[in-house]
Amino acid sequence: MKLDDLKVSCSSCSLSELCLPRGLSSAELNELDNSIEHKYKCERDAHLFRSGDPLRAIYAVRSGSFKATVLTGEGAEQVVGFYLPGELLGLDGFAEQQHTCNVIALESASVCELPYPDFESLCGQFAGLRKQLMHLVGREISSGNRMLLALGQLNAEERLATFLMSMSKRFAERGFSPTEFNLSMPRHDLANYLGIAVETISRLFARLQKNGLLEVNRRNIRIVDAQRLSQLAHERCVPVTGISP
Amino acid sequence: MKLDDLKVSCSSCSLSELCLPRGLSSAELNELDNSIEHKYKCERDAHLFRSGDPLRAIYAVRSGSFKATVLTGEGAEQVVGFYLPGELLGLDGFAEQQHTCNVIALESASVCELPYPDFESLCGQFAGLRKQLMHLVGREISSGNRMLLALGQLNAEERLATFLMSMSKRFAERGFSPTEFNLSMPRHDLANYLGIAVETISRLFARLQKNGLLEVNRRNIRIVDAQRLSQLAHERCVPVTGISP
DNA sequence: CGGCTTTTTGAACCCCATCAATATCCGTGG
DNA sequence: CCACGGATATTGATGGGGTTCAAAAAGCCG
Repeated sequence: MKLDDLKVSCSSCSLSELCLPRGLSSAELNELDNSIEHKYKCERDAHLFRSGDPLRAIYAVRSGSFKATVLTGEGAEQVVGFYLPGELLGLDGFAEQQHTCNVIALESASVCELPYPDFESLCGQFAGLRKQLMHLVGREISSGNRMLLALGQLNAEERLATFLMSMSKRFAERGFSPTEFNLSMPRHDLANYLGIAVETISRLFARLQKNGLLEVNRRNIRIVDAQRLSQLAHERCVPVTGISP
Repeated sequence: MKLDDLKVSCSSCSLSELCLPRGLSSAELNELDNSIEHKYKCERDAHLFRSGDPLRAIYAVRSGSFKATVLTGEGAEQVVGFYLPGELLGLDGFAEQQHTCNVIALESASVCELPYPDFESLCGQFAGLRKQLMHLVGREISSGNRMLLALGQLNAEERLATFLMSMSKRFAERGFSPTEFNLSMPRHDLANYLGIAVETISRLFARLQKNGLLEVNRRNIRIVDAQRLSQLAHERCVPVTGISP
């Protein structure tokens, strides 16, 4: 669904410090604003794009959340990422000018659309935009590598802890509580993403709750003992506390 | 070791169709050549860069091969990729201007070095270079996603088959035989990359050989039955044109 | 309510890791 | 050249973490 009436403005967007506009001059920002003409809204389970679709635009999540999946030849699905407001969708399409994964809304969500030709030309003009693009591209690559590390080196419990700490951090970056949040994905997608069976996820949540690290109520998560959770996740640094100075 | 005497020239490089120079005009190629002043040589087991190092340059593999690894807090190593001639190293560093993985030579190898500031400025000047960079960046992201798919959905045998088919294709792109090649990595690194124990890798090679799919002699691999290997790897059949059911 | 999806809980099994030992390769120097 | 020693690879035996199968419980919503 196209919502032309809902004009988007990067200059006044609360996500600009996470998204493409970060660090842009006001001149650059204006040009970017001129190119982002559309805002798309997706209902739950709707595809933003599919593997094989031509790369027509890149998208920034504005509200809601998405999952990205790839399929085996037999149609088995693998979730390869979750995307929150301010994060970019479609970078995988740079390889062959067509998407290689499916992006699906986990809940009602909306995105800002930046047509690829505009994007390409803006990147030629503005060093600041290039820099921020490279920043976000590097994050995509690095986070993929961290996921490979988790799948290869961590057991099921450690993977779940790592995931929760990472979500906590991402929620905090967006101004939400790092200690209590609602996951937007069903157990099924979470399990698939972490390479664990749904039943195991349930058992792990139960165990972490019994041991006093979490309080879990369906998709609502409250981190009770961030320190121990962080240890489980094999992190070195002190976890977020949720207490503001 | 810096080898200033060995002047590199993209214009005359046999890898140019795989590497950054692909699709560049001769003017662009000249500028690129001017920036790539150094060629580094790495002996086996030498680090090209380490996680945490500042992003000083990006590198293109010229000869030999590399592995990229990330480490857990405890120092456990996860191999996240192997790199062949013509492939780019260092893209992960775009995120925070410093590398997030370790890159280590698997054998005597050499790379072309493109200092990051030069790279940045060339990207501003030349649309062709930007396009090819985006192409290679997209490949990095897509190949990471394919790896997640393999780790999440395939069993040990299928993962190994997938890996071998992928290597076969990459060797073919570089003008080598797709059916017989030498792996440059020890079983240890291969096993780690695929998330499988070394012993299992050995047993799988033995089984694939017994079943007539492969001939294996240590690191030398001969693909005897590419069709069945490809089926094991769950690869989609080549799209058939002009046939409607 | 009633039919659906989502989540939880229980029990048995299996793929693959782990431990242990042997075999083979390769570089080095006598 | 060949013997030696460490790295690399193969092979065998055993066990466990997590999957799979089965079913009930809990939420959601018309």
